[in-house]
Parts: sequence; structure tokens; C-alpha cells
Amino acid sequence: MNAESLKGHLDLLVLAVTSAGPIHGYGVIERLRERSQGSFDLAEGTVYPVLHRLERAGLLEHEWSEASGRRRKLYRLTPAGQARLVEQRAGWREFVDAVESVLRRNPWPQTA
Amino acid sequence: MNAESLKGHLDLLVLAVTSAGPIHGYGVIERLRERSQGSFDLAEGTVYPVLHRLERAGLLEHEWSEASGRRRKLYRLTPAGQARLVEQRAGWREFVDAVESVLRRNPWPQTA
DNA sequence: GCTTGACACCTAGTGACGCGAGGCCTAGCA
DNA sequence: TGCTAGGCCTCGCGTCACTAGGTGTCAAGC
Repeated sequence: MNAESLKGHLDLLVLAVTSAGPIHGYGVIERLRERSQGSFDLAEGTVYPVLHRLERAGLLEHEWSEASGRRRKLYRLTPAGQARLVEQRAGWREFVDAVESVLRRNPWPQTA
Repeated sequence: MNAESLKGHLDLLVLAVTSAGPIHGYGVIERLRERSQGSFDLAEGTVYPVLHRLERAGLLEHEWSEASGRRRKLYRLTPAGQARLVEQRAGWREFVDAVESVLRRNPWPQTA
């Protein structure tokens, strides 16, 4: 998977995963890896800053939980976050359609 | 359209557009705008550096043409560029599938 | 007891790259 | 004369994924 291909789409993924219910950072990583069949194997240094950014933007909120000595920061979508997720999904659709329609008209490299 | 969403996918688009036959930088911009129904309205400062980078990488080559006092730099895919295009297409497919499968399992924000 | 690895959090710095802003030139039209 | 469209270019900025490094708990194996 291309190094840069995620740029601008990570927020969508994190918001989507969060929309299924409260989840902590490490869990986000696991869930993305599972659901993408291993295509998205994100570093912690990738995911945590995203969560912080989304929270600063008011799209997520968190509460701490403690289970068997393990503290977890459980994130949940705010109403603003849900709205943003809807926008992001629409943007994703538009983006995919745009790329596909460019690819469609230039089907495959002509062997000269 | 998201500001960053193109990152990592621009090469694919430019290679695809170039695969249809020799084309100059300005033409790449126009063709992408047309074929994406206006979704991709790229700045020259976006496209020219990409063309230069792709050429440095051996994926494109150019020749100058002169028509009615207008000089154009016509780019063409090299064999390596064609191979790269095939790879990039596959990568794009994988990327879309991965994102979609994340989105599929988290259908829409639950109105809690 | 000690080490290793999974679980769980964090941040500073780097590098890639799309894009805005600017500059240069010709042709055509008002 | 000035403006717009066509054509080329580069520099600098900001964003953001990622690397590398740090802290701590707990369970399993030696």
C-alpha cells in the first residue's frame, strides 16, 4: 500500500470505526487491520495524533476506563463527529467516482 | 473535495491520462478536469512538478512540439511507466476495497 | 526473579507532496 | 493598450502520515 495514499482519508476511517461504538486507540488500530484484511496496519504514532486532532476539533470525546489494571481512553463520536462522518463519506464517494471516471476513459496502457 | 485526498493518487491519475497518448502539461489539467466532471481542477503548480518527478523516475519522457508559436512539451509513457500504471491501478483497487470494507461494517452513524 | 511480548498510552521530528503565489512568454481580441 | 487564454516554470508553505523513541501494566516462559 502506497505510503501517501491514506492522506486525507484517515479521518474518515477513524470516524467510521468510532461510529460503531466507544473504542480506544489501540482498538482502532486492531479494528482497522481486521476490517481491511491487513491492508491498514497503522502505527500508534499515526493513530493517536489523529484521535487528538479529531477531539480538539470537537468530533470525538473521551472518557477513561480501567479494566484489570489497564487504563483505556474510550472515544465516542460527538454529534458534530457524526455529521462530519456523513460529509466525509459523501466526499469519499465523490473522490472515488472522480478517479474511476478518469481511469475508465484510459482503460489500460496501450502497448504502443 | 478534501485538500489532502489526492495525496498519493496523483501519479496514478497523471499516468492514466498520459497512457491515452502524448499530452502536454496544460492538457493534463484540462483532461483531468473534464473526465472528473470538474472534481479535479488542479493548479499548474501541482501538475508540472508531478510530470517532472515522473520523468526523473523514468516513467515519462517528453519531446517538444511547436504549433503556431506555442511550444508544448509532449509527454509520453515509457515502458516502465506503463508497468507502473498497472501497479498503481492494482494498488488503487486494493486501497478502495480496504476503505470500503471498513465503511461497510460501520454503515452509518447510529443516532444513539 | 527476570525477560519478553502484548496491551495501552504519549510526543517530537522528519519527509513527502499538493498547492498557492509568483514569474516568463506568445497569440488573439476588444 | 490591456486583458484573457494558452503554455511553461519554481519557491515556499502547511498538512499530515510515519519513524523513533519514551512510559507503564500484565501474563507467560525460562
